[in-house]
Amino acid sequence: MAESKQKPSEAELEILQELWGKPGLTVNEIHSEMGARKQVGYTTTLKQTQRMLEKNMLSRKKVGKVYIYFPELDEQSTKNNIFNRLSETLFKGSAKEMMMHLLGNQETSPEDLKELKAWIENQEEGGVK
Amino acid sequence: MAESKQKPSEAELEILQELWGKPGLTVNEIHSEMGARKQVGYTTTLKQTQRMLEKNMLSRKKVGKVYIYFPELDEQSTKNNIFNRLSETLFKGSAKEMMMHLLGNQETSPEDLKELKAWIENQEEGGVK
DNA sequence: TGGATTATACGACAAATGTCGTTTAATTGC
DNA sequence: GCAATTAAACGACATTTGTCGTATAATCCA
Repeated sequence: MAESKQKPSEAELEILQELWGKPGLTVNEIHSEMGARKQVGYTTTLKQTQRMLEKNMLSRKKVGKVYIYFPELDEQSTKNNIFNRLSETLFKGSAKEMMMHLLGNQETSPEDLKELKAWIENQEEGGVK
Repeated sequence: MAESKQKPSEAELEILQELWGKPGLTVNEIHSEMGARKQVGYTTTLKQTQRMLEKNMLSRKKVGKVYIYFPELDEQSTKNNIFNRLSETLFKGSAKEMMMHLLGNQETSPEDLKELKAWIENQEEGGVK
């Protein structure tokens, strides 16, 4: 699993997203699954997976007559990289400030806040160190 | 202030970041301020501001012999857009999940967690909604 | 007053991105 | 066997990005 400095583009992330959720999909499946949200031609998705293969963001295995794909980028670190870069660019590197922004955002409902608080509390007690 | 669907690129965000912090900088100042983190030629920064001007991401005013620039994209909504898109792409649209990821991230120190919890609590009581 | 300095304006480029259409190779049901 | 369907491979393009170098215009100063 490559942990490189690779910076997947938006379209690439969508594909990775599918594969992280269900490793071993065919291009067709990836395309369909995304179809709901993303609406592009099949060859477009195919081309993307092809490029990602070259960049080693994906790997594939031939099963019967088709190829099934696997993500070669680690989900956690990839996401972390993205947020780190973002916090760097938009919040002078302060993860906390970024968080505050997120929390103040309308997308976070009161229920979510409650759950998050619970999560933090849980984290604190269980938090060994 | 345009609130459009514009999606500033990374380099553009860096410039916006400077101008959100201090509206009315000259290209030279923007360039110097960024210089610390970003290391590119002056004309590169100049070109970026020029393009951003065309895209109406910035506006400028002539003061004496030089131009000073102002951000034309709202800071809050621009950041929100970015996160919304990200949560959409990487967390099936769940802001909460995105948050959890962030919180579980090594970038968030125990102190930050404590502060965040306090912030949430404060939010809850005052949260008239 | 003419050269040095400064702020801009322009135009170029290579690489990366997002999208497809067209071909070719297999596979499969009649 | 052969036409229809499915998967893959390629090659093209228009844009967008990130980076500069060069050319101009406006100032300043020795």
